[in-house]
Amino acid sequence: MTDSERTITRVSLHDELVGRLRDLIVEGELPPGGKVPEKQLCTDFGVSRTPLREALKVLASEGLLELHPNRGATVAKLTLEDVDEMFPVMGSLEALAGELACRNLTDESLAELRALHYQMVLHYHRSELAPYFRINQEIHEKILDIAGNATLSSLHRGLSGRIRRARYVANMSKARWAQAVEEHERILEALSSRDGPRLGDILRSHLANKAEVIKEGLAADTGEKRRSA
Amino acid sequence: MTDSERTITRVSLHDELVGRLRDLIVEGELPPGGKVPEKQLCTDFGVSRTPLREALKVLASEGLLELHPNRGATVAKLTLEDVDEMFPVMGSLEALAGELACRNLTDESLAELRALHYQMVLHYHRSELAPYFRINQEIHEKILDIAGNATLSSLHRGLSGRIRRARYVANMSKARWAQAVEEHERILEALSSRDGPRLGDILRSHLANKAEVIKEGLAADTGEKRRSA
DNA sequence: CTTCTGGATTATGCATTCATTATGCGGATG
DNA sequence: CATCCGCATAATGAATGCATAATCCAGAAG
Repeated sequence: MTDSERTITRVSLHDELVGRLRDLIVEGELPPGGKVPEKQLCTDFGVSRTPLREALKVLASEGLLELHPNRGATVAKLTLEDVDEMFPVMGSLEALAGELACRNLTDESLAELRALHYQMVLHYHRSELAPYFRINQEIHEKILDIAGNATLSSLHRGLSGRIRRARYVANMSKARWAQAVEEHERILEALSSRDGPRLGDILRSHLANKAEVIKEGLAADTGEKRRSA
Repeated sequence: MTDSERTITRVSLHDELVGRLRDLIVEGELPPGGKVPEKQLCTDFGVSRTPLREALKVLASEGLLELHPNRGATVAKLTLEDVDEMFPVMGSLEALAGELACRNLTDESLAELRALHYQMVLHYHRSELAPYFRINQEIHEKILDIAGNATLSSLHRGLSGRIRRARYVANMSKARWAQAVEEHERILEALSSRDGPRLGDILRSHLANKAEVIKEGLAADTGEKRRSA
């Protein structure tokens, strides 16, 4: 009885908890700025406090939580300053990813990206925001994947995770949305022509525009009371 | 982010352990690829296993350790593939830092950088490798600092920490050293003229050359036995 | 003599327990 | 009546104990 099909607990309890808690934070189940109820989560997950606290430490090192000594952990809330800081970095990372992706872009991968792109455009024309976001995320992740740089993907994933929950509140305007789709058209063009530097530039400005959308959403969300589910 | 005045060792024990262990790993006290003796470290630091294991989880999430389920933790060793992955990312991050730094570069900061630079050149002419490395590191960190982007600094610090221990084994050749100093001359030029894009390009290629040095050092270190004491 | 197998030892992973600290409430005092 | 101090309670941080799994060594068999 080896570990072949025993994937219930992926690797370890604490590692599973990290993923579960990250989902809770990203999905907004744990409101930003709110305290993290250690005991409550223990009973919810049916685990002891030790693996949970280990998970909290990891999430804190990722920047999703803030640990206050002897005062528990709180969900790190995304400020406008954070977005201003993170998106230039995201832009640089994605620009690098774009350049790398263009180098080892196969026809198959390009076809997959094209399929994703037009599916996303379809969701745009149908004004289906959630599916649009999902495909959008998939496209960016796929570019990271094609880039084939695990370190790059890891850093990007970390930043993206911190931003993703803010993206849920981002009701972008029609104009912004159209602009984003247009930029994705150019992204696909650059990919098709394997123009790495150009793709990098497009991604960088694309991310900068995304930052504006997020910031507008955050500004609109200021003072808003969060409805928990 | 909110570590403005909270950076003092407030969160004792566990956070202290993270720092201590990080130093042990970076300084090579814990050999790359070697197992992490949990009990030994507990007695060394005079703490229990719980905070130490929490620290191990954090360091693992930072990429300095690898946790094997039920098989303990090992120090992540830097492979050539890792260096190939990390340095393009470092290059992008530093390039961004350079651009940002040029925007808000004061005359004072420039003067400080210039002082550091010439002090480093002095160490170069005296063939003092260790001080040269230290000042070198300081210059790059100062550019990050001037950039004023905490997220960027944090990511860079994480990657730099993983590489730093490999830099100790990097006996670069005279030619490489001269090239590095020459590149730093151009870095100072770009800073003086506040040419952000140019500084970014220089830093990117500078990092690429650094990668070659590290890789040469790693290749020379392959199969080397750790010197006892 | 070498190899395989089985047991023992040790380390790791999680739960329970203990101690310390922060916070809230109540009473006393100005 | 308001404010401040002290106590109690609850929560967090650390330690120890227990169970499980892996590794190492020894003995036996080929």
